[in-house]
Amino acid sequence: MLKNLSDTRPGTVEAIAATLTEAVLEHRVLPGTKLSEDEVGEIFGVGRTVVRQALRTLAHEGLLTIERNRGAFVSRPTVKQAREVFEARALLEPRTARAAAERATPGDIAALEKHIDEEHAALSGDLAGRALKLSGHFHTEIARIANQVTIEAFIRQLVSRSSLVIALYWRRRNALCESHSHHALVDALRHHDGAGAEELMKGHLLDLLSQLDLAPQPEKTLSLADALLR
Amino acid sequence: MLKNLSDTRPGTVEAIAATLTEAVLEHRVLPGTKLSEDEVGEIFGVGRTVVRQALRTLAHEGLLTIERNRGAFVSRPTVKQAREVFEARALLEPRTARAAAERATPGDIAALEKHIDEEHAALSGDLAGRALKLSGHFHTEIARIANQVTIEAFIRQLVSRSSLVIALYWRRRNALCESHSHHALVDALRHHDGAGAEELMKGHLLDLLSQLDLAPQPEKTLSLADALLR
DNA sequence: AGAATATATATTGTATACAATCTTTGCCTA
DNA sequence: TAGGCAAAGATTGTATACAATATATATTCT
Repeated sequence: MLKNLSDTRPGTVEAIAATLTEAVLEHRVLPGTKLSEDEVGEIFGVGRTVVRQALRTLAHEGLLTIERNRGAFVSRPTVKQAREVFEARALLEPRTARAAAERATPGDIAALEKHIDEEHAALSGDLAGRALKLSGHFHTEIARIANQVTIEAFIRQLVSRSSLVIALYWRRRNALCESHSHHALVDALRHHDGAGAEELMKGHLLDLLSQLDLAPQPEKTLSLADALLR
Repeated sequence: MLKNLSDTRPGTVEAIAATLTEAVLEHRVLPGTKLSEDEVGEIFGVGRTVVRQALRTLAHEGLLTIERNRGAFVSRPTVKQAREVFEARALLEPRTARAAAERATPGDIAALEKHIDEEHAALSGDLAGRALKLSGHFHTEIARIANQVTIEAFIRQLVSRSSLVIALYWRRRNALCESHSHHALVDALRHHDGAGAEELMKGHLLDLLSQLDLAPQPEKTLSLADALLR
């Protein structure tokens, strides 16, 4: 169904798309940033043809928005889109966590714990962006454990978009403290507690959502004048 | 988030992708078929550059599989992928139907009934492929009514892949008789019966699944010798 | 004859040239 | 000086030429 992704040699569309994705997920490139074809092509040492394909790939994931004759920009999800992302996650992830709990092997648990450790290390090293990316990877990893490739792809997309949402709507200045929820989830998986995992995931997603500032519509057309005179 | 899809002028990537998608959804092009770039380009009167982008779009939706240096083929979902499609739909669609029931306006109901009529007309006219496409459209329409653009995109993808699954694993020769389920669903929506709609959708999806022949793994590596000596 | 190899053909992968479109800048006019 | 207009510049859209790879055909050797 999906394309053969085994080809990750440098210079390929897939490799460039992956590198760009990582940069967006780690907030090294922020929403609204323009990705010019020439610029990206020069960086990776390839022509515009292959850059174009990579940009379209990211656009399809929702990370970029391509405007005809204007170029590709890192997406700026609206409040509605932000809500939808978490509503979709609420439908997919709790049940997937349950399935994962029923199938998790000791190797799976070890992998998850390694993820948490790396996340913690990144936070200690003040690499909030990297920590955020790893924290997202934790969620797709659960789908992988549940042996659901299709759902995993959807969750990957939603997690990616969540990263954009966090970049735009994160409330506090301090980093997300997700390690506690993630630890509890790993425990539930370890004990094959499907119902518990489902509930924990549900709560975890609500928790995340509650830390976003999605309440008042941030006036899409907030002109400079309005901002100054208010 | 998504790209500006308003540009559907003929000759654009979007228009070509849409036409190809329709052909696959209506089973006019069957799984396994190769879509050569030159061939498609000649048909639409465009160069390979734009065809290539369209093919990659379809590949991302799961409708095509692109093999490096070999070309694009209409995907042939495995039994596992087929199951996953319906498992994902089971997570997304029932709850979405509930939300749709709570929001449905008289206009929405009318639109759904129009869909059902067209589907019935297509069946009468022996256009099973067209009926199948319309029947899929019914499902995405419900997501639209639920006012969930993100989930709608996922469901659209899953419905598309379902069409491939049906092409490969459909059991009977007679057409799918979905109009009854769809009619019942519309009734639930009309009366804002969220719980009912959720249950009906759940049952409808199970019904569909039960009409597929996914039981024995079709031995991916079934050699000719094995087949003859068994 | 049959298998392995070599050649030829066809198809995809990539860069680039040219066209179309948008953006910016400078100029002119009221 | 503000507004509009026009030209210049920059960026994306598309086709095409050439390179790389895969497939099909022909050939040779045992």
